[in-house]
Amino acid sequence: MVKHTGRPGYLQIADDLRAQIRGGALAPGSPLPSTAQLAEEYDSSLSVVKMAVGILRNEGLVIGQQGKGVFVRDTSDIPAAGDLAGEVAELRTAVQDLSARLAKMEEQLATSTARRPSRGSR
Amino acid sequence: MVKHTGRPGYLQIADDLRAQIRGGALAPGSPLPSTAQLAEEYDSSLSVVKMAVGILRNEGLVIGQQGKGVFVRDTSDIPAAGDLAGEVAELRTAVQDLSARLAKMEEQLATSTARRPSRGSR
DNA sequence: TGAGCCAACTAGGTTAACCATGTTGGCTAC
DNA sequence: GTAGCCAACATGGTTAACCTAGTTGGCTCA
Repeated sequence: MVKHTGRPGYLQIADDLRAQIRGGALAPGSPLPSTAQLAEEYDSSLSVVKMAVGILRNEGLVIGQQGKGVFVRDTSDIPAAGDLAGEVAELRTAVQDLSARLAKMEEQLATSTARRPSRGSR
Repeated sequence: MVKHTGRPGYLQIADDLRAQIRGGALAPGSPLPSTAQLAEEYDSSLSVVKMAVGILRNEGLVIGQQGKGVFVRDTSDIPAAGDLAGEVAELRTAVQDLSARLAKMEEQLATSTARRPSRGSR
């Protein structure tokens, strides 16, 4: 399936999956085929598929959930390409959320470690 | 060199190189150490270094020239949008990483402080 | 001296294998 | 029937090895 063009296989697979996502063939929330299935489908190796999925993951198009699968991110969550303002806004809310959760955890940790000191292993 | 944080090594190396570039330690146009040197420097494997460099290449921060080396892209070559996009991408991966780690810790705290029903949910 | 060859080094792509970790569903024992 | 165990399967990270292809510098030979 892959090849002819000289473009690396992992980029071709990433392109194809990206097109399927943007085209709606892979609906938001739906899972991608497993890496093993994709490897067979594209007649490639697991490593190449993992690299391709890693690209999409890095782009924020999909979200990998260990043990479950890789799922197409909700389109409403996907900032339009080039919409940097949207991405920044999204990141800002994400950071605020993280800050709140972290503060909450720190408080819990402070009270729990007072009673039950934890080990220092890293 | 790498490790301690739970953050994958290839991301740590990418972060470090990115910081060196943004900080000016690696001047525009100057070459990065070879992958073999980086692997030794970070006490990691060639594959991990190649993945890290691939990330920076994907972000447009560096340009790999086969047979010659990997060079820091001239900042003037990077359009403002591209620069911002790179930073946004960087922030997004950082936020996703933080979110995942925080969620993991929250779950651990929930099970350790409350009861531990553990295995029931599916 | 100059042309050509060649070894060494570089990035990049691919494959295979291994391990860690998480989820799921089925099986078993109580 | 339910709780617990466990195998199967999932993603994710790492390593090693092999290959292709481009660059460079030194060496040899005419």
